[in-house]
Amino acid sequence: MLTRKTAECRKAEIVKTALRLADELGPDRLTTVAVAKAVGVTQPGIFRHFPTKQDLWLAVAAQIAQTMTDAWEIALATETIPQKRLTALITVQLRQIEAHPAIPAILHSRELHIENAGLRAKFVALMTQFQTLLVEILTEGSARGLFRADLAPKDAAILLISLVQGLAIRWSLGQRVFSLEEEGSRLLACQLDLFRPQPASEKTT
Amino acid sequence: MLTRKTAECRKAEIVKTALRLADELGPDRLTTVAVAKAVGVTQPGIFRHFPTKQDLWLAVAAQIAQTMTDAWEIALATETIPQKRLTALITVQLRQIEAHPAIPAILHSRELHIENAGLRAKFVALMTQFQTLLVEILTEGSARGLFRADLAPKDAAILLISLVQGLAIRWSLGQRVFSLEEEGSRLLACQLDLFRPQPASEKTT
DNA sequence: GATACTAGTGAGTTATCAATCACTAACTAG
DNA sequence: CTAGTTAGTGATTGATAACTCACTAGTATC
Repeated sequence: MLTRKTAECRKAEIVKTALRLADELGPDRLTTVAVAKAVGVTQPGIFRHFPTKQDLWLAVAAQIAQTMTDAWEIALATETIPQKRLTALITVQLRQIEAHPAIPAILHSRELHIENAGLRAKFVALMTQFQTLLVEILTEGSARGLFRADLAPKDAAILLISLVQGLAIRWSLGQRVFSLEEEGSRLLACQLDLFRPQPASEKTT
Repeated sequence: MLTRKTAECRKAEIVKTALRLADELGPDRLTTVAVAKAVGVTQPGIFRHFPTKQDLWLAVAAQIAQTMTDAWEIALATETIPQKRLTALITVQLRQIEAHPAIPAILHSRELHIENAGLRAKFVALMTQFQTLLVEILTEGSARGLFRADLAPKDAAILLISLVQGLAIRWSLGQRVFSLEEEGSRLLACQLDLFRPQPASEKTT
């Protein structure tokens, strides 16, 4: 019973399945056999659409990047107040990780670190882009006096990104017993609270 | 030319080498062949000392746990002021990661997540232990009025741990171009500064 | 309804993995 | 000096990895 699909459709299906299986099997143990079986195609069928496994990984990264940047754009278009923009962006990331839990593991995979320089480059670019967005918002917030004057936007951005990544580790190590988005929102509120300007009665030298 | 060593000595050598190679090759691509070659023994020689590869991993985890808890103890014995104790503990972690960069990757490995429940348990226990230490110090500091009253020690501890883990990702993704300890200390100072009580001129409702 | 195109297959290759086993040779206690 | 113990080896095994290639069968067009 042969169900033949267009290359484009099948490609997307393979990428989606690979991303799912990367979580279930671990990025470095993801095999073409596993992907093929899950998709419902023979193993060589994968290689019709992706010349090598590395190319499949690049396609996975491209898909992640697309989904994320789209979600960022929507978040930024929706919110205008700096604090809310930050919250919206971080929430997007938490949801992305919850939907595709393989992402943090991919960041630590050998595939990315040793075998596939292109994959690493894509994720570095993505993270840099995200950090830039945060810094911009924080800078604007600082200018408006919404954050403590002594808070360097760049450092604050790193603290926020770390919050997401640190939480993701706790989440996966603890076998995902809590809601990433809920716990993340709570901690984010906590951190943003620390960013708020002090009541300012006296200026410190 | 046969260099025969005592089992104890060889075991330690294998564990040490495995931890180093786990970084170079990635935890999930660490092979017994690679370990054996690096140690200078034949591949089956590994299995004389560790019945399975999983047992080797457990020994690696035990070694990490031992090194860490020892370093924590020294740090706590050295410092008495809460802020300094926190700094000392975090610095220990940064140094550990710098010395054994495989650690963050192991936390995301399939070996830990799927194949070796014992390994996971060991790391969960280790992280819990560290978190408890931080919470204790933060609680004491709060009681002494060294930290903002509205700062929950448990949340603060998570923020600090996240700082380390988030930084570790940036460090390895960026191919380790900056000093983890330096950058970490800077950010930690930044975060601890946010923890400081506000000048307190007026109480917020 | 013949032709060109291409998604997908089946059988295979080469390489590498963890683990086993019969065996050897270095150390150690009597 | 001898006998028991044990660290380490060489050869091998069964599983599984990515990838190739000659081929088949759907699909769309003229």
